[in-house]
Amino acid sequence: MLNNQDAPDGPELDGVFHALADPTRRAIVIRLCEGPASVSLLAEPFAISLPGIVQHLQVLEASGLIRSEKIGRVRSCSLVPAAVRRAENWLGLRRTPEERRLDRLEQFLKSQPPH
Amino acid sequence: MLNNQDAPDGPELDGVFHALADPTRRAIVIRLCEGPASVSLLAEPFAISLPGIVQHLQVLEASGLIRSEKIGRVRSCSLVPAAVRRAENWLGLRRTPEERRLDRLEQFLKSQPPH
DNA sequence: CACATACTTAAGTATGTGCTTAACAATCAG
DNA sequence: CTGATTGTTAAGCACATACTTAAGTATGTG
Repeated sequence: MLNNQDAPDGPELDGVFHALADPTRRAIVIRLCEGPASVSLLAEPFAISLPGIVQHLQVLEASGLIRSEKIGRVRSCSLVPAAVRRAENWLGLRRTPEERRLDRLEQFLKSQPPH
Repeated sequence: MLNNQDAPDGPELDGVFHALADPTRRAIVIRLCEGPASVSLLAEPFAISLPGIVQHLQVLEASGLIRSEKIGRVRSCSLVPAAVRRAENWLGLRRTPEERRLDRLEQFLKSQPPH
């Protein structure tokens, strides 16, 4: 059972990589690794207007990299680790034949008892 | 000695992730995992004009994901594994505290003797 | 209620992206 | 040299992106 979410390549990656192509959005992702944060807290480090940040957050949320929930008047944003892992995994599959050979060599060396 | 190429985050990633945000370019990267290829060979699977493909290749090369060399009248393109690994590595660093805990648990379980 | 807080919506602008067609090299094969 | 192959350059077009400012909507606080 391999649903679209788990497919190694697919249109979802367009959005994920596009979202990551912007330094402001990458900085937001880095910040969210430490835990959830509100919109204004996320905006604080940047010299960009609040609507500007909100637009970045929309791009991130549309890509699936983050999700958000509004409680009262504050919107709490958090990272979606699965989306990050999917993109990482796609890159992990991109190995040349030489790299695959090196990977196997490394495996072999690690399997040998030390000394 | 940590030069800009090895920096975990940095402007180079803009280009890399932007390059990967397009499905045609990702397909080209996948193809180049198998080994170098000429421009027209790379263009062959797509319903896009040759100049269109060349533009994609320029984006990929500007990002550092591929490099190319012209020999006679054919340009040979090949993947630059280090660039792929850098992007993969950036994503690898994006872990929430819970993920880090799970990683440590996994490490612990693997260190236990079987049975 | 009055006012501040925390966003949200709308509209505009400058620049970038993904493609096209048409015309131009450069190299190689007969 | 002739002509086919392989790629390059230039110009243009439709649409997307990354912002902006100005005005609006909820939701808490004294």
